[in-house]
Amino acid sequence: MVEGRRERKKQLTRQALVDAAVRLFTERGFERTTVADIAEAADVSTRTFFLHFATKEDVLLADVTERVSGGAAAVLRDAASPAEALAAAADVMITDAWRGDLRTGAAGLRARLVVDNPAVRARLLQVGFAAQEGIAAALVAAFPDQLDEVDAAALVGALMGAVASAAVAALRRGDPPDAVRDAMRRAAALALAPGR
Amino acid sequence: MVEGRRERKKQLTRQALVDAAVRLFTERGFERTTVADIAEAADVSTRTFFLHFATKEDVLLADVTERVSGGAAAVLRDAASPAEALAAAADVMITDAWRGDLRTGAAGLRARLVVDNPAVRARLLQVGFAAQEGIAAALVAAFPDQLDEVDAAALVGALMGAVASAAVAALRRGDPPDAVRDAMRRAAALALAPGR
DNA sequence: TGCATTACTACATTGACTGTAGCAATATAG
DNA sequence: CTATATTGCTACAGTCAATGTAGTAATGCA
Repeated sequence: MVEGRRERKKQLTRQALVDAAVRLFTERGFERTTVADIAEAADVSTRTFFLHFATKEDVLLADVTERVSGGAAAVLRDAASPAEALAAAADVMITDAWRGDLRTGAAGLRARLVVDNPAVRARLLQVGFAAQEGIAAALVAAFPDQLDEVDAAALVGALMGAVASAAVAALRRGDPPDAVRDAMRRAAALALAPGR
Repeated sequence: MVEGRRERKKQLTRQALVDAAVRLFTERGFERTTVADIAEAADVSTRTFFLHFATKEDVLLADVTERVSGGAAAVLRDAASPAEALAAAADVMITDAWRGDLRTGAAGLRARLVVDNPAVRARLLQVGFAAQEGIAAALVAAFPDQLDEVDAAALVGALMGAVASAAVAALRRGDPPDAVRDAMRRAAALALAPGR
């Protein structure tokens, strides 16, 4: 919190928007809540919403992006091999996936919406893919003599694809959070060193 | 072509929309072309566009979906093991990915847009994920005693994620079609039985 | 010939998102 | 402390994708 008053107020507005969105999405559902509703509930103009979030979906997903790509990139820096780097990155991502927003209840809401709202799922896939590209680039930078861009993309894509699909499948089945996390870990292991 | 006149005219309208879309997207770009423009060029009402395609992006992607999921599901029926089934499915998908629409030039346009238009890429990810879920379900149905839903999802997700990521990476690098297809095949092999 | 279906149309509406110009609080330099 | 630059926010107007509805006319079918 070394920032000035201006930045502090900005974060306050942002948080008010997230809180309002989580509350309204929970009460009425995602589709039946308009961005204007959220802005109104947060007592800011509709335009302000889009100064903080690029899309309606991002109010739920923005922090995920930051943590996932940030954490994964950090891990890549001190790994001995591509395989080790990816395993570590997977671990960080899976562990982080649930942290944060437990306070606001955003994590559960997000999980629910990703499973049964196409727009939210689509946006998550989109930001997930972007994160993949970043991780793949970092991987190439870290091991330039062992991987080219396409191989790195394939490796990261396999890992993320397996984890994401397993997570959605487990959630769709109604697994509790712990079981979902286990499923994600198993999927990561399977993608990195398949048993069959 | 056993269909009646009504169905034939319908397909004519659909094709006119696709042709107009491909032409306009090529001339002006995706964003600078409105659905109204496409409908106007195809000489139908704007509403008619959405009776044929759910979204603006789908005018480019609709047939991909049909062929990919249809072809893959067919392969799953007569395979001896999950691994074999997935390998065959990957082969069908990769081979099919380029067929069709060579006439209209839609394939090249699509590849270009998937790489550098976020909306098109997002929509392709979305329909790809839906196709994955269908394939995973078929896999579980075919080998119910060897896989549960989550394992199947992880396997299919790893395969599709690797192939998709490698394809985009190769396209982004500027690889010619043949090289892209090779990259996809290599990614599939790597996802199914990684060398490292 | 009558009836049902359906592809298409015109029209109205919603809602996400963008561009622009201005205001007022905050930061910064002299 | 004052002048100036920055910037978070607002109001307002506009674009455009997407949906709902009711009607028409061609087609399919009895």
